[in-house]
Amino acid sequence: MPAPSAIALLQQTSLTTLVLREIERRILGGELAPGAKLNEADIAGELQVSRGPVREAFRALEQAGLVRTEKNRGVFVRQVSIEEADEIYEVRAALEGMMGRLAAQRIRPAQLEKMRAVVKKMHLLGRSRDADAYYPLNVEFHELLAQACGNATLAANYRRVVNELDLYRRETLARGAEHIPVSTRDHEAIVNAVAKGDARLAERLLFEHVIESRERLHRALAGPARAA
Amino acid sequence: MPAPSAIALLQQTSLTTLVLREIERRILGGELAPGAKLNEADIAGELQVSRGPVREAFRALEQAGLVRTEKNRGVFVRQVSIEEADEIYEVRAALEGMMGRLAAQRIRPAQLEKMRAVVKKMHLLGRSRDADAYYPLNVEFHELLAQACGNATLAANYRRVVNELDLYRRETLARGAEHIPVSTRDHEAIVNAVAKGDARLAERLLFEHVIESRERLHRALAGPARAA
DNA sequence: ATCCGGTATATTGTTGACAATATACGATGA
DNA sequence: TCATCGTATATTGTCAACAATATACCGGAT
Repeated sequence: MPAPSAIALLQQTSLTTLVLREIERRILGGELAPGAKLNEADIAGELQVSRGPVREAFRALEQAGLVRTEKNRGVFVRQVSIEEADEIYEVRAALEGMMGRLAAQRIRPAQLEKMRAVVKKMHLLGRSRDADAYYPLNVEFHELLAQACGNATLAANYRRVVNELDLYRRETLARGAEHIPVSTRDHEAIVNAVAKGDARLAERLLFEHVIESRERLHRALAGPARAA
Repeated sequence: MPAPSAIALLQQTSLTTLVLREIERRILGGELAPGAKLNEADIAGELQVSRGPVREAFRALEQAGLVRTEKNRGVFVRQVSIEEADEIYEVRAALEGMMGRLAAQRIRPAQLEKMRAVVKKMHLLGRSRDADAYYPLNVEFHELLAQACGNATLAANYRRVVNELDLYRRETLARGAEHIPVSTRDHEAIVNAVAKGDARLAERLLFEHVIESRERLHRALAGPARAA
């Protein structure tokens, strides 16, 4: 007898959802680079489904901002221009500022502990400038904040926006630009503000944190290419 | 020879898009009430297309937050609970605060004029408390702000969120709750802040304006039903 | 009368085939 | 050699049929 969760899975999961999750995974995992073409028949064959579910998944991914569709030409992994990235950063700043404001009011002790643990790990990385090790910690930090804000809708909006920015990040990396880890001080200050319950401060710090991220990216692009 | 715009339309418009727009129109126009079931075959027959494009449109509408899908049971116009509405209002407050901040820095004279004209029309309605006449003006006011902020991504996010709130509004109206027009003073203060280029003030006013909207709605629901 | 089980029907999920469009290739001419 | 046109191929857009699931109905038993 299958576990109850398996039953629920079968009741709720359609092939479309499965295909959707798989393509999403490939895009966010970097398996599919921005600009890459998604061939209906290929994907259908690979996942052993017909083209119908694949096409339905495409429409969902399009709304999610992960792919772009050109009629009679196909769908492509979305390429985020620097101008779009700038706009998205402003949206993210607004959302994440709000997340900070709410988290300061609503965060639970266990969640606060997790955030502190992540900041501590960042500390341990020290000045090594190891961007590859730093990046996932940074993602986790902000994800914890999303959970702590106590607003699932806000968190969902945040995640979508971050995914779009990830597409941009991936492209700039592909073009050879280095991404500099944020100073750990930023995150410490944010955690402290949230811990104190200082909503206004947490909001301001996160807002500025995001805007600074944008400017760091600009400088990285304007500067020299990656020092191989 | 057809106009160039007609060519572009045919090149870009698929049946899926057409169906998508039509269903969207019916939902936002109130033709399809929250909770209503969308029958694939019926819609396909009505629009003279097969079920394929209809299903694709459904997936897009789902991501847009306008419908909910239950596997093997169908898709329904989304019903936004009061708890969800509260969450969405917080997202809207963050986005619209940002819109105000940016509009104060970037609005163009012609856009400012349009906003002033709308506020003037609101004034003319006076204390008539005619919610039906007031509502579209209110929508236009905020839409103009979305255009004036100079960030198309932010504006698009705002519109999606507002659409979701519209579903909630429609349901409460259906349940007999009255919606009270916002004081025109709010909008005047906002326009003045934007006109002055006072980004901080515009942001704060809009943020509070949205949060107050939420609380007005709460009071309206807690209070007596519509005086028929 | 009500509850239970089984069957019939309606609706969704999925598939494969056909039509339309765009792309790639090669032939033809200057 | 290069450009251009036409054809062949690949790919997407659309459709109709089939399978699977859920719902509604009805008969029988308690």
